[in-house]
Amino acid sequence: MMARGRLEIKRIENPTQRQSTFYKRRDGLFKKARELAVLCDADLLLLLFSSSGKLYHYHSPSVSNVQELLRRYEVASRTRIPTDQGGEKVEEMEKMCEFLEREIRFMRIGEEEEYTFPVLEVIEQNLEAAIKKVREEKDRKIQAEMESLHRMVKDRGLEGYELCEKQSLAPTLHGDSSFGEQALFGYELDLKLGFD
Amino acid sequence: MMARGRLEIKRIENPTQRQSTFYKRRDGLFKKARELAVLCDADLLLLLFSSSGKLYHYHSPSVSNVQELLRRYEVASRTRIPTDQGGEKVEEMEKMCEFLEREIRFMRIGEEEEYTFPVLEVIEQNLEAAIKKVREEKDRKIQAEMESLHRMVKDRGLEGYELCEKQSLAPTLHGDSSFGEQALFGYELDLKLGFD
DNA sequence: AACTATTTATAAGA
DNA sequence: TTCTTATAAATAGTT
Repeated sequence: MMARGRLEIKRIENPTQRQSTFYKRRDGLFKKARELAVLCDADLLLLLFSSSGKLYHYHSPSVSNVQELLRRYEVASRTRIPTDQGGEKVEEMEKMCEFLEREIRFMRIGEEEEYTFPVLEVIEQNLEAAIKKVREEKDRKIQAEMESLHRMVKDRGLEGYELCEKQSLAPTLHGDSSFGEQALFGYELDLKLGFD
Repeated sequence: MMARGRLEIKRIENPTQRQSTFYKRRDGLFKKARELAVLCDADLLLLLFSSSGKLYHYHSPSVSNVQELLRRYEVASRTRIPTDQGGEKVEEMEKMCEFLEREIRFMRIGEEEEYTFPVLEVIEQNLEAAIKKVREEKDRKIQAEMESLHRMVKDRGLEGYELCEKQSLAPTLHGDSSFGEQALFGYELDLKLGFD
């Protein structure tokens, strides 16, 4: 692709030469990218980090913001990667993720973007669903630890603890509600469980 | 950059020609991108959507996954764009966003990625903070509408409604709690407010 | 940063 | 699409 002698495509070891080549080819690449986007009405994003870590980037003018293009990428690449789940479930997930992304933008830019009341309500609902999922996962972890704890207790012949296990402890662990009468057990759980 | 006649850099209107040019230049761009990455030890990501919406992408082999590079991009681009906020607040926000991103991944892939108990707790806390923010925004909207409603009432000389306004209605609107004695007013509010 | 001898990319045609 | 080829562009080595 060059002149005055062909260049092998392998890392250039001489730093001066590497830097020089980087600038020239970077400019060439960005020019080509821009031309492709314009000529063929394509959307593109180009992120380039030099070996020293400096960022150079370009995205086609038709792309109003990078986030939008990244979302498209995520959706497109996800559909290419065979996602074990059934079609409907994936679609549902995708919708949820879109709302969560909006929510993130909301948090990041504060009140810069206006949301209408119904939209706020949907965001709230989705966040509540997300919290529910996180809490279920917490419960699952607690239950798993309870079971291993139970096995340990059983192995040592201390059957008396069995009663405690029958009550679902997990729900009282969320938020700021006090543990009440299970406080002692909760404390012991804290000590014994190896949440790594 | 061409042959057999110079080409103006503007959208090619002939679809056949545009498609042909797209293929040729796409291949050229990807080749250049690969060469730059190898020669100059650079990391890059190239996302390309054809006008028909098909995705083509490339990232340098040194990039183990795209997510990692996107995070680097977000950090780099955010630090370049002057974020009005003070340093500490931005850092706090960034941490929050990182957790929210993890949360999103959690929802997307289900239980594919394991979270430890403390991480789940932090995620939960951040989601709670997010919900709080959304609810505050809802309240703000409600208050604003209340005020304009109040002005309307005053203009028509119906001062009797003033008492209702003094109670903060907003908190009872969240979640699934019933409106209780304010149900009627809540209903009227619903009818009159133009949440667009 | 510039120059220029060459290699590469590619527009148009088959 | 795919190939061919005349020509425009990119750029390695050099100053």
